[in-house]
Amino acid sequence: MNLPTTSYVTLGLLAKHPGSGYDISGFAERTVAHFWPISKSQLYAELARLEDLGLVAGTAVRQERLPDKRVCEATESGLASLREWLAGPGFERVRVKNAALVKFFFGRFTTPERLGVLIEECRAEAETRRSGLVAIADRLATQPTPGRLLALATVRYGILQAEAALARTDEAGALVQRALAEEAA
Amino acid sequence: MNLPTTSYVTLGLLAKHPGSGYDISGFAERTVAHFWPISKSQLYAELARLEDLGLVAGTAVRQERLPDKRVCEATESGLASLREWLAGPGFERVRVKNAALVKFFFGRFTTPERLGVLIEECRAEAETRRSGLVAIADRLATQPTPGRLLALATVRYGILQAEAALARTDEAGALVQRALAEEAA
DNA sequence: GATTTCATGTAAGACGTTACATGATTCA
DNA sequence: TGAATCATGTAACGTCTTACATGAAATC
Repeated sequence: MNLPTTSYVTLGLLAKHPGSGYDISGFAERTVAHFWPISKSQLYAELARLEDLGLVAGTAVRQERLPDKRVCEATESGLASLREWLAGPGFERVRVKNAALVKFFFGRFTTPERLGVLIEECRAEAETRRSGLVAIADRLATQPTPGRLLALATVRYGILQAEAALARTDEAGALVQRALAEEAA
Repeated sequence: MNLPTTSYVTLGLLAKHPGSGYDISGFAERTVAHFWPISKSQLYAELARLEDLGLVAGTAVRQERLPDKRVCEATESGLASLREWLAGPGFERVRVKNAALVKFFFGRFTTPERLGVLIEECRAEAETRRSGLVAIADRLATQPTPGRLLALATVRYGILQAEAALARTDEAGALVQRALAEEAA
């Protein structure tokens, strides 16, 4: 059985916390979204597929004031698949889409002023990202839940990436100046 | 006119080098693939769409020994769209899919040994990525083509990211040890 | 009292990937 | 001389996003 990574992420989330699609979606947003974003709709699609495959068991739950919901949990078979995938060799290579770098790359088709603004925007974005992750790290540090240190590891990774991006914007600022001087000459 | 970023990448590539889908695809692979990968088929689809919109002009070219091809270039209108997009405010936020971090995050469902191997694999991958980018940077440094310094800026960005990832694997190794000790206790 | 948010989800379509096709050329 | 690569692309399918729907609760 060969499933996309998103399926295993879904199984993993369920292994930590059974719940409705809405629950899991929120949980995903607060945890794995930084390195594996999953939209709400996609999550519902995954849950349906995994249930068809017998890797997830869902039960309809009636509610009074709130819409009825379907609560899901990973089956034994689902947990086995997850473990197998985790133990499997290698991993899909990182996929990145970074529009800011695209704008840089094609920078000579715009003005120096715009590139300057872009650099400022990048810096601000990286700073926001960094401080958000630091806040999460602080929260994690005080909550002794199982697997907390591994979660912390992924957050630390994000922080280092943000800091690299931050350092990079400064370097880029200088480089843009040099580029402009060179093109002018 | 509101196009996906991939369309503007295609326009930008054409603005630098007119050519067949095959040409552009190769060019993309050697340049923007690190921060905005585009598959060959997607490129053909983009070219078709942009031509429908009048942003790209394609002309069929007969060839003797090689398959006939369609050579494309950006129209005036296409260049204007590109410039407008470049000058536009803000930028799409970075999208990342990192399966290795997923495996870390759900690490407590596998064995310490596997996590150790995973860290080693990550380290190797980051090192490969880094040295590949350094090679590109060296090549760029010797070729004084227009826009070279901006291209170099994007490569430097990738190098810093790879180095952050590299530094991170070591930190992660130690953290995994701590996690194991804690779980055992 | 009107607007936003919560708590559930669905539907449609855009985006992106993998596999296939083909004849010439180069490599082993 | 058989296999890989080049140089073109196409077809089919899977992933993912954006927009929509709905009634209750909270907020302003």
